[in-house]
Amino acid sequence: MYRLRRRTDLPNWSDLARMTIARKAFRREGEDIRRMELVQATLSCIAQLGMERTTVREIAIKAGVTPGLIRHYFTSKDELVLAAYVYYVDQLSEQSREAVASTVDEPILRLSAFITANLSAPIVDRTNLSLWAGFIEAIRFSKAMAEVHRDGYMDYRNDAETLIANALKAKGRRVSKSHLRRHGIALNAIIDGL
Amino acid sequence: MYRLRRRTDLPNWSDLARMTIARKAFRREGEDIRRMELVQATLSCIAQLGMERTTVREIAIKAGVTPGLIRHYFTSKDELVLAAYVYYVDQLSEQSREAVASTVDEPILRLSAFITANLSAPIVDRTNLSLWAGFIEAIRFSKAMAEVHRDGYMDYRNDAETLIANALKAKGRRVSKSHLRRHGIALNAIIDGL
DNA sequence: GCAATTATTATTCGTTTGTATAACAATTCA
DNA sequence: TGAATTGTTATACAAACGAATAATAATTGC
Repeated sequence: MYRLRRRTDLPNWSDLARMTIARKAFRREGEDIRRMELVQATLSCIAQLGMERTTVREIAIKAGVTPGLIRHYFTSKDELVLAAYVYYVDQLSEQSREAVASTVDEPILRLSAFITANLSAPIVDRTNLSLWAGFIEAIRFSKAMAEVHRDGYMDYRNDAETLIANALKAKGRRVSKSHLRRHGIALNAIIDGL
Repeated sequence: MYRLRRRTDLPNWSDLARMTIARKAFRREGEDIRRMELVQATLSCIAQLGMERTTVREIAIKAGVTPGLIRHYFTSKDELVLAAYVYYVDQLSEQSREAVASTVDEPILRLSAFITANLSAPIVDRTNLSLWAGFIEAIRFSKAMAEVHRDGYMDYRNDAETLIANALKAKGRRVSKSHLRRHGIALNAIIDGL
């Protein structure tokens, strides 16, 4: 609780000048922690409410802070949404690579693990599908987001191509680079479709 | 041009009371035509600007009318967007069926025509992809739009299943209903992915 | 333990949004 | 031809939005 002090805030009735008004309690966090909290609150909002209803105020509520704080860490809402998208893409590719890395070192099993991981939880679940739906339109209208998307897609395809190449090699088959590229694109298309 | 008359609008200076202000010229259209114009302007906006920036005012500009008119034909913006989505879905399925119907009556060629049509223009082009991206999130938050989407998807899958069944029959192969259903779903997934 | 710094809350601002209402004008019908 | 109807424009409005600024309090460094 704190006492009203500012002159401009004083109501006309002098009695009210003594009124106390609750001020939000808060904890002070390190910069990295706060930024991460805000990013995750943003993702949570987009997944739950959709991009259109993801407002600065809503994100602040979800993060347990006041809207003004967001501007202290991000110069605009667009920048926050971009940071959230970067985090989302990184998380997906990290999970995909983890799934492969935690599989025994055998080319075909690894390719299989890659495909399975990209078709099941946690990569494909309600939340991530909602996020995908929320972001997909924004990518069209933001150069920065389109770039992040493109980079993520290329990394993804490269991973797929490497795994396919190793699997084919293990089977004793040789394959040209252009074939590999086509296989990578096809695999991605099928996984995306499902 | 018309003369200012309303008292509340009169500026303080009496001279201005004689000022003439341009009033937008307009043509009177039949109800069906206007509704269609508004629906198409809405689709045009969503494709060009995305769902988020598709405002009542922007739609009105695109349709060459004033925002108020929209409320004369649709009780809310949501209703207009829903009508636009219905039109969009109908158009897609109509084009798909046309492509099949205009092919010689041979089961395998027809299935082939169906697949080709759903992977190339005019069903798959920039505009329709943009519309798809714009609508996909709205479907999650509108019961009515989700229903339209579900119905459209079921019609689409039924068409696919019928074509697949005929193609298999022509090859002299029998197939169970559940297999057919699975084939229909798989075909849809692959087409969507590509 | 006090002054400076800055993370955080509180408040304000100008704009845009969807919608409601009022004014106007083209058409219809007697 | 003129009064009623209604399609259309013009205006108004309250709420919500992103952003900016002001006030406050926790932390830091001396």
